[in-house]
Amino acid sequence: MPRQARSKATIDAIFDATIQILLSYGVRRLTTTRVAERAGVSVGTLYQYFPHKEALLYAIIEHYLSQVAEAVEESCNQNLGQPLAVASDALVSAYILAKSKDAEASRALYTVSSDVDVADLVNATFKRLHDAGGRLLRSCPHVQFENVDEVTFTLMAAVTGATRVAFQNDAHREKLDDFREQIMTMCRAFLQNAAVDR
Amino acid sequence: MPRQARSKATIDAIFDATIQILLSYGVRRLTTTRVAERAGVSVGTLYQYFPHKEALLYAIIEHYLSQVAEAVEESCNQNLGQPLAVASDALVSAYILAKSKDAEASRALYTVSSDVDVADLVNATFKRLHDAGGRLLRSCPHVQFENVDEVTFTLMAAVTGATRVAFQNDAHREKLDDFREQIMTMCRAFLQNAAVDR
Amino acid sequence: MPRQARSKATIDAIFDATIQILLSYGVRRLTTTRVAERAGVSVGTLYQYFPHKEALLYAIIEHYLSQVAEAVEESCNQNLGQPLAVASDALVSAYILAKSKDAEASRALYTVSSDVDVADLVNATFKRLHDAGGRLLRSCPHVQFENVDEVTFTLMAAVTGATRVAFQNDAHREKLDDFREQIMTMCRAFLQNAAVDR
Amino acid sequence: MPRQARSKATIDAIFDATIQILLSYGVRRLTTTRVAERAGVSVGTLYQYFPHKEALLYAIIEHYLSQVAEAVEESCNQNLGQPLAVASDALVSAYILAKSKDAEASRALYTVSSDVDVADLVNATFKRLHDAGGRLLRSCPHVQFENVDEVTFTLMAAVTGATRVAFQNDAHREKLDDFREQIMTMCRAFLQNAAVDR
DNA sequence: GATGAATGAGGCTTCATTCAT
DNA sequence: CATGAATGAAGCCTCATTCAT
Repeated sequence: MPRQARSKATIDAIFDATIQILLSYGVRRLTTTRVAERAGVSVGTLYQYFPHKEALLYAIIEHYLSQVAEAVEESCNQNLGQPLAVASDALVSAYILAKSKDAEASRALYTVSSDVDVADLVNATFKRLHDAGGRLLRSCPHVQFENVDEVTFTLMAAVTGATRVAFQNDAHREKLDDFREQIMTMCRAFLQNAAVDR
Repeated sequence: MPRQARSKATIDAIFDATIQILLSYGVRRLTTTRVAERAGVSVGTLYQYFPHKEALLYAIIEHYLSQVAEAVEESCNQNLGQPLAVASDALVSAYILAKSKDAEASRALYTVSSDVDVADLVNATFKRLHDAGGRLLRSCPHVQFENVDEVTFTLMAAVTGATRVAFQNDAHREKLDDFREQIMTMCRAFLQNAAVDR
Repeated sequence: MPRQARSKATIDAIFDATIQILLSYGVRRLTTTRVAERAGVSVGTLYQYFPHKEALLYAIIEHYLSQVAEAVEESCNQNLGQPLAVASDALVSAYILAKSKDAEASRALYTVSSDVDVADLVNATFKRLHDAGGRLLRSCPHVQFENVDEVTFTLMAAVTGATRVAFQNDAHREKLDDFREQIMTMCRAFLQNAAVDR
Repeated sequence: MPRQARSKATIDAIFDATIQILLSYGVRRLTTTRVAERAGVSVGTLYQYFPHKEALLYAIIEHYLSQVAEAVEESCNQNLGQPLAVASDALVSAYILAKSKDAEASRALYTVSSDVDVADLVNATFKRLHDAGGRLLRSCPHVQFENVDEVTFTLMAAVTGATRVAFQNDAHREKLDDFREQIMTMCRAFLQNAAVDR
């Protein structure tokens, strides 16, 4: 097994272990020793890959956030020039799909996000989504928005925020499909309402 | 200074200190000693009011959340029977206003709200909002919704979630008024779209 | 109620409370606050009677130990000149009776005796018993002992030590009467064996 | 130094430190930090071997008590079938010898033994002694006892209780040899008196 | 490189004691 | 005198991090 691949495998194992422990023990009990143990490596090894605990947490959040950002960006790019309704649906859909792909991880990471100092990372990722969404909206034919930035911000805030609520709400964890439909409706309605013909 | 008042003052000081420390140090550095110190009391005193750190966090979150929930409930009750658009605006407005009243505290408490220990409280409060919102929607004349619960959930998730994003987003903290307008628009659009005449 | 009597009543209440708490919570949870509360007085009042917690514990142990010592001394004095067997029985009987009088307190105090610095008190009390016993043995007609001190020491050590074991042994707490008979037999046999005619 | 041996050495050091602190500071001042310090390890290390303070105390008491119990059991087994006097002497002798082997430790541990947390252990050990003694007495030729259990209990209570008193009594610590002789005499006398021919 | 025992700073909590009311 | 809220030293324990093997 080549070095690179082994590294990757170890890091994946560590990430997985982290998520699992987060889910079953909670942030408070997330210790480096426990993570290492669950990942099947020694603490020493863990520290070879991540200089601090915080670095591990940062890395794992970055990993998941960037996956989501990429998915959304890609979807946005592929739907440039589409009619507003289509674009809107694509955007919302891509986001929720990306989050749902590893729903457990998403749930788990929401609980850490306030513990580590990832505000910057979150803000940066949000900006990526915001930018991608803005480009998409601007590309829609026949329509334009009075102040795209505000609209885009609100759109993305609603999608990401509502999704968080849905994931963290015990009662709704099962109804994600319904939720997606609703949010799509909401965004479509919002955008159509905010748009003016051009 | 009569006993009751002194108690109240002490608890307020502790709450304030907690918020401040949350804002300047973060959850990870929120220690009972630090809170007591900042509040100008001894740790012992803190522990006379709250049996453990968790109880303090619970109490403070409960305090702020219930204020918000009350404000929203009241607004909902006062707008029962109003046209959909009015009702929607009242609901959204009440929520964001309540949150903005003590914006710093809101920002601070978002960082604690993902804590396992208060998850139930957060869920319970969300339920209060959900119920109040549901009653309001059901009371609107001339309209009805195919599945009110889904609609209400999505509405509240979007409002609360988006507000969280707005509060936590460094870039947007100043533009809360614009944000409120936008969210109001969004919710109105969503509800009108989801409603069917009756 | 005259001052003296009120004092006495308070101190009694405090002693009782201490014993009860010892019995139901254990030494570790014996706090001055709890004692005061159970005794129906404030901590401040408790501290008016006893300068430290240790003073309280010392006083209560002293109280019970001296009761026992007095009872034994009195019994010894009243049996001076009696035949060995009678004297022996009287001694043993007096000790166990005194301990049994407030069996709960005895049990409770055994658990504190190593916590407070009462070694001197215990030694001193043991000396009182030892002396009283020695005088009694020396007074017995027709017999004498080669080295009375050794004999007396062993006698008293056996009686007091065995009684402690009996009180602390969960299984035997009910059978104290049988135990007393047995110990009486043992002591009689020992003394008769150790005695030489004169 | 192989791992096992180092572990053993560490545990021994911790045990020794505990005994020493017990002797020089008393139970009340026995803190985990102090033990670790005296043992030349860090608190963390102490907690790697013992999950809490209670576990340490339990372990150390268990260690010493089981040594004593084993010694007594062995002596009892080796003297099965011996005449009463021989059996009695062997039993008493074995117990006191075992206690004397590490007299300091014995003295120290008496101060812990009334702790609630180890009460069960003490009772259980007493039962081992009781059982071994009972078997021994039953095996003696030509004699039997009306109720062996009562006799055995009293015998063991007297031996263990009196030994405790002797160890804890400042004045007698030097005269253990005399004490042993006396206790042997006492037990022999008791048993011969309690026995009936068969 | 990998390991995991050892470290010790620092967090939470208790409780003896004081002192203003 | 009595009260009991306030104090803060000190105890227990955890866990991120290091480093000898």
